[in-house]
Amino acid sequence: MRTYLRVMKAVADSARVKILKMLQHRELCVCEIQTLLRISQPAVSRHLRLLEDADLVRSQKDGMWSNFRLATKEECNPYSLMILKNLRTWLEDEPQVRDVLKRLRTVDRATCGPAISGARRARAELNAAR
Amino acid sequence: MRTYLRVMKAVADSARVKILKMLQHRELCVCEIQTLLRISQPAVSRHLRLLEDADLVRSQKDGMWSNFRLATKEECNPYSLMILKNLRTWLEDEPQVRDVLKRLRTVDRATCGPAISGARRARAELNAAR
DNA sequence: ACTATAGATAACTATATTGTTATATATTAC
DNA sequence: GTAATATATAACAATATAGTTATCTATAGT
Repeated sequence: MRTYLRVMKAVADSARVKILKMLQHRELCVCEIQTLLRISQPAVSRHLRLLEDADLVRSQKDGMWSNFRLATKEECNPYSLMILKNLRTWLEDEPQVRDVLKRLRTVDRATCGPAISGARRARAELNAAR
Repeated sequence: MRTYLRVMKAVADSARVKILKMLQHRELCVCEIQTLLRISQPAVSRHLRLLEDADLVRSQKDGMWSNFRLATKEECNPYSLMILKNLRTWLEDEPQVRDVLKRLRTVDRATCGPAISGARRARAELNAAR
């Protein structure tokens, strides 16, 4: 029951479904997902942890980045397996999903946080000037 | 998305899964479910409303009673259809489910609320005495 | 060593969910 | 009509969830 509920709760959230739909197209790092969902980075991290705890996604560290991908058949539990299988066709016409998938093509980790980077750079320069 | 989330949220709760598992065996009225889950009658009513809103169950009034049953294929949406199909095999070995199903055989609407009935009767008699 | 960046975690706030009790509605039996 | 019963709804309390900001860790580049 615990596993079952973990999976169902994990997929009963629009942000997390969007993440799963995005991962159907390619691996993503946290900052890319953040850019696409327009929510804070800690929020993304928590969503990803819940998805990973439910055996819906897996992550791998690659230097500075954590890359997330859908779990393979072997990595799934019965519940996550069924969900991932069905989500391949479900919600394809959902506007919110389409929007995110469209923007997915324009995002990559190199261009993730230019606004934030700029602000931090400015702050750092200010600090350096004192 | 709204329909999808409604279904997933509906099945992401242990009380509601138990209700669905019970309904695999037979139709039930609210008071029978209340007896089996050992929660308050209003709580049962709300769970049932959420399940019905998600096209997982249907109800029919029969005099004083509301009988609930699983939705038919025709009454389902794509998400509830898949869930009901899978729940036929899922969680069969879950202790909590087994316990409820075992007690299901001993419950019927005639023997639902004897304790409550007694209390109400007593109160009514008191009121009458004044 | 210093700075910038990616990500995780902690602390907190806002909202949603689930349960309760009290009450209203509806049907049945007298 | 009155009483009893089944269910639904309203109002509220407790808990869970999802978001935020602040902070910590780790890696990469200089």
